[in-house]
Amino acid sequence: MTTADRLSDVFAALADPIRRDMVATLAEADATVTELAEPHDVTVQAISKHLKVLEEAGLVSRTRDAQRRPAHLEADVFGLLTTWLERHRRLAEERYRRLDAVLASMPDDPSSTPLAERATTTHDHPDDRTTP
Amino acid sequence: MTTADRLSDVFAALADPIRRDMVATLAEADATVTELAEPHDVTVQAISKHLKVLEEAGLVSRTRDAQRRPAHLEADVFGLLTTWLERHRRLAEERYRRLDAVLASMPDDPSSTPLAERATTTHDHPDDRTTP
DNA sequence: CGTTCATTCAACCAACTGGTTGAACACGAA
DNA sequence: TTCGTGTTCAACCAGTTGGTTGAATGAACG
Repeated sequence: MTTADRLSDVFAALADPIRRDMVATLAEADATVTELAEPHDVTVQAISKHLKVLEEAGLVSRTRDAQRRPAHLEADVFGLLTTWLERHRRLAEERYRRLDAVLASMPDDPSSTPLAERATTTHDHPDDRTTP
Repeated sequence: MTTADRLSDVFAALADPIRRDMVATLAEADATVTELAEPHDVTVQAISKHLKVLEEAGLVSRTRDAQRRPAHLEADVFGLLTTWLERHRRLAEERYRRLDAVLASMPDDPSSTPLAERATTTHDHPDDRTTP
């Protein structure tokens, strides 16, 4: 699976409030399906499905303890998110700095569009790679 | 709208590879719908819809320039994500440290379950608040 | 004016999601 | 073996999503 696909799965998994709540709970301690279900007024089966989504996104792993199957938060995946986030936050910041510079070095030239200036520039930006 | 809802919208918006790509492009420069559509082989209407999703998630704002409506990346929202991410990464780390401590101060006591130890502890954790 | 370009609206469709109920499976205990 | 508990599988349903085509709107330009 490509990094883009994994990112999609992780973001999608965290787009649901119940699932985010489950992650929050698991950040404090491993927990079973029934334990995770208790605070939410949906059936245990629904929680089981949610857990499967988290599992397939790589956010959670399962162990076995007799008939119980405790879930464990796989915190590594947060790194993936942080990387993506950092990259784009950084880009946006650089963009601001660049724009400020342009504005500063431009007294009043009417031939330059104020916003959306040269949008067709050098953006050959494939995105979603495992950091080049 | 509550913080949880906003988080859901942002995560959902970023769960789509095309939309992530659009964000990547916008991180470098503002761009119009047609410009954003060019690299992807879907119709301009589809991109317009994607842009609306990003807009409603607060990730993008629109300006007007004659018949064009350039999109601008609203980088502030990244802060919301970073906050959530940091909080849970931090929790997970603390959990590891705590667990290590427990394991260290426990020579070999058979009455303690190895993993999933006391899952029914103090987790009154409402989650998704605007940082208390 | 009519044309052309950029964008959006509207209706439609297939696929996916989040939920349900009911049945099945997997263990440990009696 | 039977019973109870925890978990999952299967089928189903309503609502959402991501895409399409076709028509409508908005603004510059001849």
